[in-house]
Order: sequence, then C-alpha cells, then structure tokens
Amino acid sequence: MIYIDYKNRSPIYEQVIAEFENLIVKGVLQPDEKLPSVRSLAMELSINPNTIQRAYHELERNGYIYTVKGKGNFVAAKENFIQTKHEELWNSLRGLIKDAKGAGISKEEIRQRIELFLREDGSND
Amino acid sequence: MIYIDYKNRSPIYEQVIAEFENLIVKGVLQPDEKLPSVRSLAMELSINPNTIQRAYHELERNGYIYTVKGKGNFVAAKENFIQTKHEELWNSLRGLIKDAKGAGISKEEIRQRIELFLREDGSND
Amino acid sequence: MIYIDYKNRSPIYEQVIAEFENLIVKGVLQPDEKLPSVRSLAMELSINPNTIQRAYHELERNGYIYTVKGKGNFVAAKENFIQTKHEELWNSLRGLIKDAKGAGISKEEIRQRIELFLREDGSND
Amino acid sequence: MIYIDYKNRSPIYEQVIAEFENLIVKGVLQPDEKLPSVRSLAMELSINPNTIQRAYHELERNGYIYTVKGKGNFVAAKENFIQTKHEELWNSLRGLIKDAKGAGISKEEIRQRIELFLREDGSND
DNA sequence: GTGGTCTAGACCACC
DNA sequence: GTGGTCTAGACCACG
Repeated sequence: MIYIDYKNRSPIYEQVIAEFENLIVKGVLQPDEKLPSVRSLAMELSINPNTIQRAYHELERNGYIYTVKGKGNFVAAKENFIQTKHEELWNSLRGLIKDAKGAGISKEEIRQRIELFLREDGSND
Repeated sequence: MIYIDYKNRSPIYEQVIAEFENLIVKGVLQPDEKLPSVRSLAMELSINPNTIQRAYHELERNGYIYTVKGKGNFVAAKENFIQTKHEELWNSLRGLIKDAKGAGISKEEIRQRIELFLREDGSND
Repeated sequence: MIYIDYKNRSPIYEQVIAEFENLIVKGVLQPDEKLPSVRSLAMELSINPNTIQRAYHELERNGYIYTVKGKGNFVAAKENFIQTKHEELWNSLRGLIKDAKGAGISKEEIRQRIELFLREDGSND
Repeated sequence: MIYIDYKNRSPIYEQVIAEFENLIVKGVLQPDEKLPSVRSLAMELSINPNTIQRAYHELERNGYIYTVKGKGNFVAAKENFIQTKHEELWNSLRGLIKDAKGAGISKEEIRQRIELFLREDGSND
C-alpha cells in the first residue's frame, strides 16, 4: 500500500505521514475509507507499532484522518484538510520563487520552466 | 554579517550554510573574497567553532567556497556552484508543481499564483 | 431519540450517558418514564448491546435511573440526581473561574463574558 | 517542581502538560526560562523519558515552549500562547453556562455563585 | 549532555 | 481486534 525508504535520513513516521497525505489528497483513499490497522501495517512494513501510531496521530491532528477507538482509523472529509494542504503548497511555491529570483533567475525563465513542468505527465484542466 | 535564529528548529550549522549560500549566490560576496575566519565568526555569533567549521566544510563540498590552508576560506568561482544551485531550484519547483497537480489544483490557478509571486517585492527582468 | 457521533473521540457509552443525563435533567424524560430497552436501543443505534448496558449501569450508579428486573429501566425521582448534577456544575464552574483568575483575566472581564453567555439563546429566569 | 498523581486515570503526559501550562500561564516560569531536561525530569518523577518527551512535544506544538536541540526546552514568548489559553477558557465557560441553564438553574443563581467564586482566595482587579 | 527517533514488549479501555 | 499509554533501553545528531 505504501512505500518506505529505510535508508532515507528522514524519520520513518514522517515518510508514513507523507505517503498517506498523498494518497488521501489525491483521492486514492476516499473519505470514510478505513486505513490499515496500526498493528497490521507495522507488521507489513516491519516497523514498530509505536512508529505507525505516531504517524496516525499526526495525521489525525492535521485533519487527514479520524480515529474511532476499538474500530480503526478512517479518512476524514475533504473539507478538513484540502484547504490547509493548498495553503502549504502556495507557501512553498512562494518561497521557491523568491529563492529563484534571489539566485538571479529571470522571470521569463521561471515562466518557461513552469510551463514545461505543467505539461509533464498528468493533466488536470 | 549573517543572522542566526537560535530558536529555530533547524540546526545552527545549516542556518550558517544557508546564509552564506544566499550571500554568495546573490553576489554580495564576490568570487575570491575572503570569508570570516572560523574563530572570529564563532566568537561573533557566540557559537562553538566546531559548528562553523562544519558549515564551511559543507560549503566547500558543495562548491561554494574553497579553502587555503593557513590562509582562510574564499568564495569560489561562479561556475562551480551557480548551475548546481539552479538545478536544485528547478528540481524543487518541479516537485512542487507535481504535488499541486496531484492535489487537484488547476494549471490556470497555478499560473495565476506564479504571476502573483513573481510580481512581489524585488524585480529582475 | 438520542444522537451518537461515531467520529467523536469520546467513547460511545459516555455519549449515551451524556445524552440521557441531558434529557433527564431537562425534564424531557419525566420520573418513572420508561427508557428504551437495551436491545431495541442497541438495534436502533447499530451499537453493541454491551455498550448500552454499560451506559445504563452507569446512569443507575449515578442516580439518574433505576432498574426493575424483567421490566426495564426507568427515570429516577428528581431528588436522586438533581442536587448531584448541580454540585458537579458548581465545582466545574469554580475550577474554571479559578483558572481564569490564574491566567490573569480580570474579574470585570469575567463578569462581562458571563453576562454575554447568559443572554445567549435560551432564557430561564 | 511539578506534581503527578499516578493514581489518576488521565494519562501522565497530559498531567505533565497541564502542570507546565499552568506554571507558564501564571508566570511562575518566565519566557526564555529553561525547563528541566527530558532525562532529569524523567528521573525526578520516576517516569520514562519518552513520556516527558511527548509532553514537551505537545507543549511546543501548542506554543507554550520552544525547543533547541542539544540545548533544552525553554518557555516561549507570551504572545504565543496567552490568547489561545484565554479562548479555551471562554469556550469552556460558555459550555458550562449552557449546561447550567439546561439543568434549570436560574440566571440569578448563576450570577450569585460566580460572585462567590470570584471573591475566593486570590484577587486580580 | 541535550533532544529526536526507534524497537520490543506490555497492559488498558473500548467494541 | 483496535487504538492509547507506558516502560526499558538503544542509537543518532547537535553543540
């Protein structure tokens, strides 16, 4: 279901969070769909249950999932996270553009690259 | 010369690196210009000299500066780092655009935001 | 009759208890009135009968209802719970006021907020 | 420095959080003052370091403290938490008032009790 | 020495 | 069986 890179320097729990955020934001996991149980996922990934627990807890705190004790973890309603996610993206983008300008890249070159990236693989709109 | 935020979560040596990268890429520090000595900078920032040493070492590894034993650290020639820096930026930008598309944001909205950010504060081109 | 929020963090049996306490204290359910049977309520709410059983047991322990074996569960006489309920409220209120004072909020501001809250929606007195 | 009730059903880490929130909000711990290290506090309270770690992490997330890796945890600036704390208090107070009205207590009785509580022990204003 | 992460294994509340 | 909490002990990054 999700992929973890054990060699990666970033903490495992953050990778788990990122993977699920991704699946949820993209709609692969639909609202109210059940996530793997803490224990089963831990087993599957050969990871300690505590680590999964922590990841799920963070996901809940950020509005991506909700927890029902004794039942499991489920994908939250779209409204709970979509706006936050977009704002995060805009902030990152803004910082990057600022850096690019700081590095002496011209506006026109930025525009051209953006168009390039926009045309790659997928296509919404 | 550079500013360190001790309350920031990111390690001090990374902040030192980022500050110098910035000054060098922007041209505030010109090629072959001398950087402050490890000890003097450590003193000025009330930081352990080891921390500065590590930052300078990383900067050298990434082609931003070169070291002359017994003399000090100096800004490298532009060719050594400018391309790498730009590639890093393009890669980040590409990833971000991909994420935005994954999150269901339309190309047109991305273009509009980009224009907005391009117009903020500074203006090259 | 009562509403359960399955996504809520607090356990279902506590929600059941709270809902019935509320109905009883407000007088919607009058003394000696019969509560729904464990099984019928469990069915209606799609909940495990054990959970309802536990809630009823707690309600009985706190003097809100009484149980007649073979007959069902009934709302207790007002004297059995009204005073306890009020005392609980006063204790909570007292703690909260103390906290507010501890947080440096002035008495006058507390009074003003109280008046505000008292005027909201319903109106006894 | 802080007191933990091991018999209490509420989790230890929440008690630790509550105790420090209290000390910070009341100003017993001043901004930029150092908190006990994770290990030393764990030792002192005969608690596992992980539990303290978790409490500190939550306190940081809620703006009460900030963490400097390799240095320790420190009380944050007042602006970071005072408003949040007050809002929490007003929300609780509002709920309680609503409950009291629901339980059939008259506005006048509520006012009288409030005055009583306001006059107890401490006195700001 | 300090916080950050992780493992292995345990017990509890809830359903 | 499920999540929630806790312990004991380990290793790493940072200063």
